[in-house]
Amino acid sequence: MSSETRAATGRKVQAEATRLRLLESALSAFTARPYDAVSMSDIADAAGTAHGLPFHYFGSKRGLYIAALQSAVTQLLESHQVDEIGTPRDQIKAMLVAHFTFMQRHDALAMALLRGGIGADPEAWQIFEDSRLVTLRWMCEVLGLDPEHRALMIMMRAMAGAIDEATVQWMQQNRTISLDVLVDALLDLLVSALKGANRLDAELDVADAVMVLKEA
Amino acid sequence: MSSETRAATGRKVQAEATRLRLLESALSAFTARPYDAVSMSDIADAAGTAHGLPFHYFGSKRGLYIAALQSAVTQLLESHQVDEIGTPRDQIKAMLVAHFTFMQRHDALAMALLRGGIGADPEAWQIFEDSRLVTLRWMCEVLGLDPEHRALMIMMRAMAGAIDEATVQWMQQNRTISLDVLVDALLDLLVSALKGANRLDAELDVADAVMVLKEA
Amino acid sequence: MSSETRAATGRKVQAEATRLRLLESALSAFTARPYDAVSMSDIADAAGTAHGLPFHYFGSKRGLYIAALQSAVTQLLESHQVDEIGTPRDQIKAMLVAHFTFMQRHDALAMALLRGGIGADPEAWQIFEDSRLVTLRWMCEVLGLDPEHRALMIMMRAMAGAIDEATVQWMQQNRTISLDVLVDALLDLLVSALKGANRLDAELDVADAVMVLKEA
Amino acid sequence: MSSETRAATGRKVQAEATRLRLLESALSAFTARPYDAVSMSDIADAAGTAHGLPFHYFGSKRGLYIAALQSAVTQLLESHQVDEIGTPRDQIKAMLVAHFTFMQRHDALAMALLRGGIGADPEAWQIFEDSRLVTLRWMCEVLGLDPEHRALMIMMRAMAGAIDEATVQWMQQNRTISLDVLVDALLDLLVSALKGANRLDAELDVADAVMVLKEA
DNA sequence: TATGAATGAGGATTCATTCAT
DNA sequence: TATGAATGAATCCTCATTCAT
Repeated sequence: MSSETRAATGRKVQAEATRLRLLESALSAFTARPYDAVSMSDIADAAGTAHGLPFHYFGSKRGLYIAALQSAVTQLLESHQVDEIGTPRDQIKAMLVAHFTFMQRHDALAMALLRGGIGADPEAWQIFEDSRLVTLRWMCEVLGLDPEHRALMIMMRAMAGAIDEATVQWMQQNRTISLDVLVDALLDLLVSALKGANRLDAELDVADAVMVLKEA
Repeated sequence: MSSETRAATGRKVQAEATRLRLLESALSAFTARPYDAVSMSDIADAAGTAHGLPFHYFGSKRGLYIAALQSAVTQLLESHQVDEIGTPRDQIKAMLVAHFTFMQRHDALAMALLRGGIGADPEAWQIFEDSRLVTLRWMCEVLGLDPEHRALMIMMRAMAGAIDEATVQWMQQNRTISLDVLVDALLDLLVSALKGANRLDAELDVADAVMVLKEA
Repeated sequence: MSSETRAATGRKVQAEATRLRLLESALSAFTARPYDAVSMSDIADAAGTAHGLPFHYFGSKRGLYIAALQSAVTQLLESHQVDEIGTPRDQIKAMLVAHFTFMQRHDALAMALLRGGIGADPEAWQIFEDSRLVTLRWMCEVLGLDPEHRALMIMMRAMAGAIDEATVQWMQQNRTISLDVLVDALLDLLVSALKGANRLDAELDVADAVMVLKEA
Repeated sequence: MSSETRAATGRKVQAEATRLRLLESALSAFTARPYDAVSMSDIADAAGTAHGLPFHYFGSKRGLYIAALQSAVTQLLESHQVDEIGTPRDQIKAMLVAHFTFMQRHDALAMALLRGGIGADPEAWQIFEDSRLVTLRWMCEVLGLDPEHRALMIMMRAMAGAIDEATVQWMQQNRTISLDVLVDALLDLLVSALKGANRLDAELDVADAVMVLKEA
């Protein structure tokens, strides 16, 4: 490798690091305060760059905002990855535990995501919604259910809302409640939700899914 | 009544009407766009008044914002009022139906409230949270449960999240799902939530509440 | 007139005066420097107002620019007004003398208008073009010619170019040349231009116009 | 020639080509939009180079601007070169035809030059003025007249203005008018202009020049 | 009570320019 | 010669707020 190439590589690496620093500063700022209360200068200052640099990389305030949101959502989804071994119940339980753990570890981000505080505008909301959908679809798949089914979807969404609120409360109660038991309770709630879906549409067969969700 | 008094009265009535018009315009604007994207001029224009008038009545942009939010929340809580006759199950069911109906009738407001879009800052969020608490406490009271209990609260909050999400989905599916059946499904979910609370804290006695929630 | 009405009138008068001051400052700035070299703050400062006021009145920098240009062009056209007595030659001569005199009296504006320096963008240029057209059409009318005729128009435009350049040179030579004689020379040029138009299109009859332009 | 030398030569050729590409992009941009509306990045992008390169070659935005303007004016003047055979009338006619033809072939440039749109600042304007002076002096020389004479100069400038406007109109009318006849008409105008110069200053002898301009 | 002129702070954005590589 | 990351000054524009009338 010539010294020129190495040098060029060094610059690119440096640049990428700067870009990441901006992204982190932005995420931190946007989770702490509403969009309009965050100024680009705040972010640049926090990242230790000139005011103009975020524009160089992200084009506009909005571009940076969306990029930061995307990165946060990506991190969340990655945290959901669990081993594909074990029963469906085990897999979902593992995912929920990972979810709670991730949220606890990034609480400012968590509160912003869970309360929609980060998503004042439609595009941002959509990004968040998409990530929720990914998770819901994964759950359906694990349970052998059709994620496009309307009655199922409304109850699964209700479950997502329940999980989010439980997360917020659990965090606010400083984890005084056992995560393991809480997740078990939520799995029971899920069983009820599936039965409710069947109630909304008798043709929807949830028997198998309910069965695999039962505790051993 | 002298003509002077009558005139003065007329002015007061006129003034109150103007104030209300401002409040409505504000609510409409704040539910449609985030706080900072709404200008006082927008609101004044929409209400057909001079730019200075909202300041006369509400002191500041924030004052108007809080007033508008309060008024929205008040309307929502008033819609929850139901007859105190019938079983607890009937009362809660009636409240939920009223809730869904109110939301459907004010959909911009509903989406804003349910998604927290209206509440970018802590004080605003608090107002919304308070209204939720009022509803949850009323439910606990009807069910003969202690609303201060932590394990109960976390599951009741989870239920609130479930209801909110179900509301959004139901509205987005254009009420193709029977409201009556949906509310029944949510009541079943509530039963599960109470059992979950008992799981989180074995000392919490939910047997009576579960009993009265069972369908006839 | 009630004191209230008088007061309100006073404010409106005051406001109109402020608006005019802004317009004058703008015209002065835009004629002295190119568009982008003029800042709104410059103009506001020169007019002795806050930076935000020009936006209140004219919406944007461009709005102010166009308004200023319009006002300049209007002044120029008003200066062209001459008595409708005398022969066509006398009328046109009077207009040209008025034109030169106006230009001499507003030399910064004149140089900007004549050199197109004021009109960097199409809309601005159009405004200037329109004013030229008004003048050319008036000349055609006085001479009994059809201003829509293409061959005539090209030569009349050429005359307009000649007059503009002559104006610039005359001003730069500090009027050492007799205005009266210069205008006579330009009228002779106009006669040639009309004959040239006839050359371009033999069907165009310029005999009468040429006759009335001859000196007594 | 060593391969090293050849390589170096190749690089120089390459470099010169890049420089030219930048100059062309610049000319194209500056004729299409006003100075401040053109960014160095635009030009670099259009030329397919890095943003820093124009600075390497031309030092500053202004340097590039002046260089581009110079190159345009040089092209125009080169197009005016005509054979020095034939009568003065023939030579001037040939030059004018070449002028119109050049303009027609580079219409964006033409409009910018003719309308002064390219020359927002004094130095730029001077470059353009110089090129006009060169042409006017050449005409005086061909006609055996003294280009420093003030009365003559004002009328020659008027002619230049007439020619420019005629050019613009001719181009806008899509050359529906015969170029040959138009140039003849302008030559007649030139005769009138010379007579007018004599009118402004009786001591100026234009008889010979007028004679050679008459058509055979 | 109601108007709207006037203020001025605040912030997004652009862009010429530099320079390490 | 060529790149493009980084800088930071400059400026348009918005808007809450005040206040004379």
